[in-house]
Amino acid sequence: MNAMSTSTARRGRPPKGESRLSREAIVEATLRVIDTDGVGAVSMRAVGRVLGVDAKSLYNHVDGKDGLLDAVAEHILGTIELPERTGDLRTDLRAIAHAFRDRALTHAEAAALVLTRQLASFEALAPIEAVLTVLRAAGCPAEEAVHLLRTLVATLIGSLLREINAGPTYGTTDIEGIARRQAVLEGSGLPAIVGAAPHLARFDPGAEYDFTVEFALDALAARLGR
Amino acid sequence: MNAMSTSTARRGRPPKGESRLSREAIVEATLRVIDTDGVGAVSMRAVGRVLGVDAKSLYNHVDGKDGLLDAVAEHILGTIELPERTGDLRTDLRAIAHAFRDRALTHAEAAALVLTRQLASFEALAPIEAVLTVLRAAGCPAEEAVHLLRTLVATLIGSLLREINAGPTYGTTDIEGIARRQAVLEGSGLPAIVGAAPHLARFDPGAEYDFTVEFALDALAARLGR
DNA sequence: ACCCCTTTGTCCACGGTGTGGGTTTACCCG
DNA sequence: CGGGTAAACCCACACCGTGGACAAAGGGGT
Repeated sequence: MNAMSTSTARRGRPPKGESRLSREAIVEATLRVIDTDGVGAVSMRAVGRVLGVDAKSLYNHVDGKDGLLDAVAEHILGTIELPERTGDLRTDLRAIAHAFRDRALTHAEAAALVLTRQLASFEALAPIEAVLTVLRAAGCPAEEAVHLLRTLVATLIGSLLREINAGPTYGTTDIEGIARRQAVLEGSGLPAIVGAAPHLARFDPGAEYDFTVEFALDALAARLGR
Repeated sequence: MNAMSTSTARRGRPPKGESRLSREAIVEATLRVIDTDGVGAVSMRAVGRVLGVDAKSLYNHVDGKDGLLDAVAEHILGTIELPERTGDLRTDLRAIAHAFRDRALTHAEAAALVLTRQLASFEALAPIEAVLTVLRAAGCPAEEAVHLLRTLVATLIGSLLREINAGPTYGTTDIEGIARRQAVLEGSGLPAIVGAAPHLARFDPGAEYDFTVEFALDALAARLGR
C-alpha cells in the first residue's frame, strides 16, 4: 500500500520534502478508518498504520485520542455546505437542516461524534452563525433567537442520532422487517402501542426527518409571525 | 472491601444460598461504577471487582459488555416514574417530559447510554405507551401520533444529551465562565454570533429544557387544536 | 443411593489498547 | 558550523474484552 515505508526503519525526523504527517492528513486518515471499519475501530495504532507511521507520532499533531476524535468531528462540522440565503425563513432554515443531514449521512459512522461531542472550535461556529442570521433577519430578538436555535439544534441532533444508529429492530422500510417488528409490538399488550403498531413498525428516515423539520418550521413561523 | 472473597480461592459453583450473582445485581453494580467513575470506567473486570467476582462470571448473566450496557440503559428507562394522567394534553406531556429528565439526571453519566442506544426491550416501551396514550386521547390519529411522538422524543433526547455532556466551555451560569465564553465568541468576528454573544454564553439547562418543552407543546397544541 | 449432566463459577492466555518516557535524527537559526 | 528543537522512532506498562479449559455444586433419572 505504501511504496517506501516501515521496512527501511528510518528513525528520527523525516527530511523536509516528505513530512507526511500533518493534522489534516491525520484527520483524513482517521475518517478513512471510521468509514471502513466503524468508530470502534479507531485507535492511535490503526490510524498510524494507515499512514505508515508510528502511533506515538500522532501525538505531535493531535492531543490524544479524544483530541483526535474532536478534530474529526470539527472537520465534518466545518465542511457543511451551507446554502445561499434567499431571505425566506422557512426556505433558508429547511436548506440548512438538509445540508446538516447530508453532511452527517455522508460519514454516517463518524456522525455520532459530531452529534455527541461538545465542540468549542471556530469551525463549529459557521452553522450556528447561519441559523442565527436567518432568525435575526426574520425579526427575532437576540435572546429568543438563541433559545430557538438551541431547540432546533437539539431536535435535529436527536433525529439524526436515531436515524444513524437505528438498527433494523427499530423499524424499517422492508416489508418482512416491518411485519416482524409489528408482531413484537403487538405482543406487548400495551393498548396504545398495539393500536399504533403498524405505524411504529414502519420507519422511513428521510420522511421522518422531513416531518420533524416541517413541524419545527410551522411552530417557528407561527411564533415569529405573531 | 469484601469479608470473604478471593483469598480463599474457592473454585466451582457456589453453594445455593449465596449465589451472589444475578442480572439485577450486575446491573446495579455497573450503575455504581458509572456513577462513581464515569461510563468510560466500565469494564467487565471493574464490575466483577465490585462484586468480588471474576470478570468472566458476568458472561453467564449478560451478553458481553455491549449487552451489559444495554441492560443498564433499559434499567434506567424502565424505572422512570411516569405521572398519573390528568386528561389535559399539555399537563400530561409536560409531566412525562420532566419525569424523563429527572430520571436521566439522577444518573447523568449513565444517561448517555439511554439516549444513544437503540433499545428494543419490553421495559423501554412504557414511556412510549404513555406519550401515545396522551396523544390519542387528544384526538390525534394513530399515524400522526407516531410521527409526533418521534419528533418529541428526538427533541428531548437532543436537549438532554447536550445538557449532560455540556462542559463549561459550552456556556454556564457562573459569572466568570460566562465572561470568558462571551469573549471567545466575540472574537469570532461572525456578526450574528457577536450580536448574540451574551445570550450564547449563558446556558441554564433547566430553563433551556423548559423553553424547549413549552415550544414543542405550543406547536403540538396548535396542530391538534386546529 | 448412585451417576451424570448442566449450571456457574474460576484461572490462564492472547492480542489489542492509550500513552509515559527515552532516544535518534534532520532541519533551522545564529 | 555548532547547538537547539521538532518530529519521528522503540520499549514498556497496565489495562481491556473474551476464547477456552477446568472445577465444583446442584438437580434429575434410574
